[in-house]
Parts: sequence; structure tokens; C-alpha cells
Amino acid sequence: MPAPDQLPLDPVAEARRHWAAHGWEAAADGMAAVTSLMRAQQIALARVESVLRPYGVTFARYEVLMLLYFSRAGSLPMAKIGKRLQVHATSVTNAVDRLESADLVRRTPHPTDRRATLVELLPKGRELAAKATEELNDQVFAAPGLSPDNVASLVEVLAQLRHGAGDF
Amino acid sequence: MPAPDQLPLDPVAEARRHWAAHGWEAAADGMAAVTSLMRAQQIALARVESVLRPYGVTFARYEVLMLLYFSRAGSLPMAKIGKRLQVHATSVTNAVDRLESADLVRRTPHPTDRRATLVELLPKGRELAAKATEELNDQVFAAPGLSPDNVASLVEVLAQLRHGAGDF
DNA sequence: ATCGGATAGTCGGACGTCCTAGTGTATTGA
DNA sequence: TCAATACACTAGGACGTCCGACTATCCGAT
Repeated sequence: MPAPDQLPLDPVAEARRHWAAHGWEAAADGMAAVTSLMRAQQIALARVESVLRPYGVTFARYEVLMLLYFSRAGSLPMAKIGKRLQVHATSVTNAVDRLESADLVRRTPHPTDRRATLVELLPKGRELAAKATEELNDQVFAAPGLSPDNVASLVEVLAQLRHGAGDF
Repeated sequence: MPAPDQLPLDPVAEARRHWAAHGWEAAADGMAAVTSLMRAQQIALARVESVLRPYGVTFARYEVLMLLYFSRAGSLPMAKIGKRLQVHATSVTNAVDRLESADLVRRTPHPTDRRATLVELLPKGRELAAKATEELNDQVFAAPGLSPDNVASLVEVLAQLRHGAGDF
């Protein structure tokens, strides 16, 4: 009878041990935090995208749709979208190109600033946003895999981190 | 005198208010957690990559180097690298291709399994790993922008999340 | 009134990630 | 023994992100 499989250890905890063993104690916790963040984001993104896939949109495009969904006029300038989502202007161009190809949004000239372009949510886009949100809420957001206390603690700590980095 | 700029609100908190206002209370906290995670990861990744840029490596390639750095033999099979880093095999191929072009690692045939390929850390790669780590420790990991308590709490909560998702 | 710096958007390129498909090689079970 | 299955790796393509460069437009300071 062969030995049982080695129980897989937490790779983050293992890396932290290596850090400490090399005299990098002062940085070990920060390294663990950053590494955990990377992995957790990958996990969360994968869960979200698997729900969105049948709707033909990615999380990046879904975020654009929801921003328009909640905007009073149903339209926003490209630049404002980029600022709100904290992404580069070219990422907005990319997302809007694809949303426009799918007839979910439409580009419109800005009425008073000829440099700017408004992105307008179309009925089909509004409907998709509502349906995709229902399903995301049920399958991911309502059951994120953490206790309510831990969810609140996570949001709070990450808000501090974002605030410290000038995110808002 | 014009009105002062609107104080920028936390976009995550704003989205959560919208969620609640639309009757999605049960999912609002989960949505906030996932969204925070995405933004925080972008921030952390940007900080890390700005330190690594002068060394000519990205975080993905740095992670491969460190895995080899801590391995007893200084070499690992491609498949094991992918499992440890939780990335797709093709991502490992991509990273190793670039590390090999930079003479930081080398591909070697596996001595007993002809399907497998070993990735071996070269002296230049070991040196780069040590230097880049020193700088990362100083500039990012030792000052992650959170109190030590919050760092510990973040690591702990994310570990639960990762464990629940089968990450280890 | 005009000139120069800021702003809005796009294009092309680099990179990491995933997915699907395909080629070898190991292992297992009938 | 040998056929079916599992595994290791690579190729090609889609997508999102960033960066640098570029054009068009706006605005403030001289």
C-alpha cells in the first residue's frame, strides 16, 4: 500500500516560511498578503466569468454595463467610465467596442464637448444587465464562500488599502 | 468662485448602495467584496510590477523564479510549477519561454519521465531573484499600506476563501 | 486674441491568462 | 500483452490590461 498523497499545503504559508527562513521576516507578512490577493482575485474572477459566459460578456464589460445601468441618463462619457472603474482609457475603448458590436450600447457625440464621446445603454443592454445581475447575485455574490463577518472585514480592510493607494 | 470638486466617493460603497436600492440586499456585501478584491489586486500588481520592471521581469515570471529559488534542486517540472502557482499549463510555457530567452532558466529533459521537462534556475536567474526580492521587500512587502493587524486579518480571510475554493 | 498645456479618444504593440486542440509518453486494467 | 485512459507539454487564438504615441479639442494665462 503506497503512502497517501502528501497533503497539499497552503502555498502562501509555505512561501512565508521560506521568506522568514531567509531573513526576510519584516516583509514576510506583506508578501503573503500580496500573494493571497492575487490568488483570491483569480478565483473570484473565474467564478464570476463562468456565470457571465452564457451572456456573452466578460466582467470588464459587465462593469461598464452596470455603470450605465445606474447612471441617471443611461449614458456616460468614456473618460468618466475609465475613472470610475480605475482602468486605462484604452481598456474602455476596447470594452465599448465589443459592447457596441453586440448592440448593448451605442456611441453618441457629447452635446457640448466635441472631444468627448457618450456611451449610451441600449434596451438590450439594460435587459442583459438585469438578468446577468440576478444570476450573479444568486450564484456568486450571495454565497461568496465566507461568513458575513469575514466578508465585512474583507471589504473594510481592502477599502483601507485602496484608500491608501489613492483609489478614492 | 466655482464650487469645489465633488469629493470622490468610494465606488465600491456607491455600488453597494445601488445594489441595496434595487432590492439586492442579500448580494450587496458579496458584490462589494468581489469588486474590492478586483481593484485591490490591480493596485498591488501595479506596485509590484513597477519595482520589477527595471529587472526585465513581470510578477508571473518572478513567481516562477522564486519557486525555483526555493526548490532543493534548483529545478522543477513544468507541471509542478503550474500546480503550485495555480495557473494553466500554457501560462507556464509562456513564462518559461521568456525566462529562457533572458538566460535566467534553462529547459532540461526529465531524467525518468520523457513526457516531462525540467526547468532549471541558472546563476543569472538566481542573482536576479535575490536582488529583485530585496527591492520588493523594501518597497512593497514591508510597507503594504495596512497596519500589521490588518495585514494578518487579510491573509487569514483570504486563506479561508482560497481554501473554500479548493486552492489548497 | 493667441499660444501652450491639459484633456478625450484611438491605434498598435507587449504581456498574462484562459481555452481548445494536438502530439507524445506513462500507466492501468482487461 | 495491448488497448484505453491519463498525463506533460506546445501551438494558436481570444480577451483584458497597460504603455507610448498621435490627433482633435478645450481652456487658461499671457
